[in-house]
Amino acid sequence: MPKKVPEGVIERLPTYLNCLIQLEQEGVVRVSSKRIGALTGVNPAEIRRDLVYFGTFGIKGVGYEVKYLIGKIKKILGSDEPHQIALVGAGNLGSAIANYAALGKHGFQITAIFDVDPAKTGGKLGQAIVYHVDDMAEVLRRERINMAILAVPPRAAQRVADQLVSANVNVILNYTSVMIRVPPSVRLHHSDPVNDLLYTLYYLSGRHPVTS
Amino acid sequence: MPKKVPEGVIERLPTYLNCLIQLEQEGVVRVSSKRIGALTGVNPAEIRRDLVYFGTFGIKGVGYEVKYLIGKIKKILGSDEPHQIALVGAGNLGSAIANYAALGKHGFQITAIFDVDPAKTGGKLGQAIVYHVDDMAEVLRRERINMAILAVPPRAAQRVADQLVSANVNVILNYTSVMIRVPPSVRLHHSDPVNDLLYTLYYLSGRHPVTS
DNA sequence: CTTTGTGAATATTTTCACAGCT
DNA sequence: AGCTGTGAAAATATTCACAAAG
Repeated sequence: MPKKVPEGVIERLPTYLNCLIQLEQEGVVRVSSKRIGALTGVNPAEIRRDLVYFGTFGIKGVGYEVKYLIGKIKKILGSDEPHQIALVGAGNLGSAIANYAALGKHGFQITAIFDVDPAKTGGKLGQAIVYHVDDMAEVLRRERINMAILAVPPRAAQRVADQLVSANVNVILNYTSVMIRVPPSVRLHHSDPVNDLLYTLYYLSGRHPVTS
Repeated sequence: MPKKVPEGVIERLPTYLNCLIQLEQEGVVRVSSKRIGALTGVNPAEIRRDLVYFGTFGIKGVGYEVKYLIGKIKKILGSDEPHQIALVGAGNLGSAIANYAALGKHGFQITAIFDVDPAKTGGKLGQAIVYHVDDMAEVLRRERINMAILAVPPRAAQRVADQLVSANVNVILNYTSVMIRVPPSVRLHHSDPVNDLLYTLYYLSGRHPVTS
């Protein structure tokens, strides 16, 4: 049996993948953990240890074949095969996501888009048809989609999430500003620029523990 | 001598803050670590330990005053006072960010927006004037802005980042799909839906161990 | 020489479990 | 009763340091 893989490892794999893809585009054929470390800010020993959870992909004294390692990491993550995603919300944020080329490069295809505004439905946005939200359950089932990106106004977030869950969606990326509740069986990721800003803010000025 | 605050703690504080603000809006006055834990998925003991790095904010046997704790966390993070931010890129993503109300609620104000497209410059987007990128250095200096959100096409990302750095911006939120390089003195946060998707993907299919 | 893969050591983080306060 | 704050334990994560391989 393989040892248990720490969650931190899985969090870092997409970073390595990104880095490797960029190196590949620059024509780099082989790379050392030292170089990946310099580019990603991760300790080289940690990179090697992370990779070894899944197999021995390197050559001692030489390094890693970039293309080969990309393939391996994609396989580990599951992005070696295509995945269909629904996008809910065709506003500015939704439009940005629908036209986001990097998704396609990793095998993610936005197959259906949903919005409440009748003016937006019927047409296409990026590659996908924009449906009315009322048809969501039916379309999701028909297209066998189980991943969704939520880009609706805050007030609608929880309601839409509930609808997604009851349509058997089990991965939700929440791009709204509000926290939503889903059953434990559903993987939920909340992404918010505010959180990122607040986090970095702390490290800006040497503010230290408060007393009063 | 203040104990060193783990980075994970700082990462979780915005989550608590979000949760508390939502509770406040629902009219909740007092809350226990248990309840925050249920809402955020964080172990209650960990929440208490996190908070105690900065002071004792709770009442034994009772819990935490929601408003009071919100104030304390804001102070810890530095979001008790306003911060000015520049936004580079006035496309769909930029527009979504410019109109993102949650930023304002946390004291972040987008003060200047930049774009290359002359058709977009001159007017306003949200509250802020849209300038041409050529005027970036001058405007940033004049407005004393040192934080920026990058929402430009991938090809322009590194170039714009370099310009931001030389204009003394020391916090950059990278919302492009490419990794950019900045000097170590600059805090850089890369946010990418693809990474979030890849990460969750791993835990989806039965071929991988599941963390509960 | 260079660089991987890894046992061992170190450091950090999370969780338990309970004293003490309300 | 219910809950915080915390010492101690347990669990994880990171780094060192070096044998083995090209």
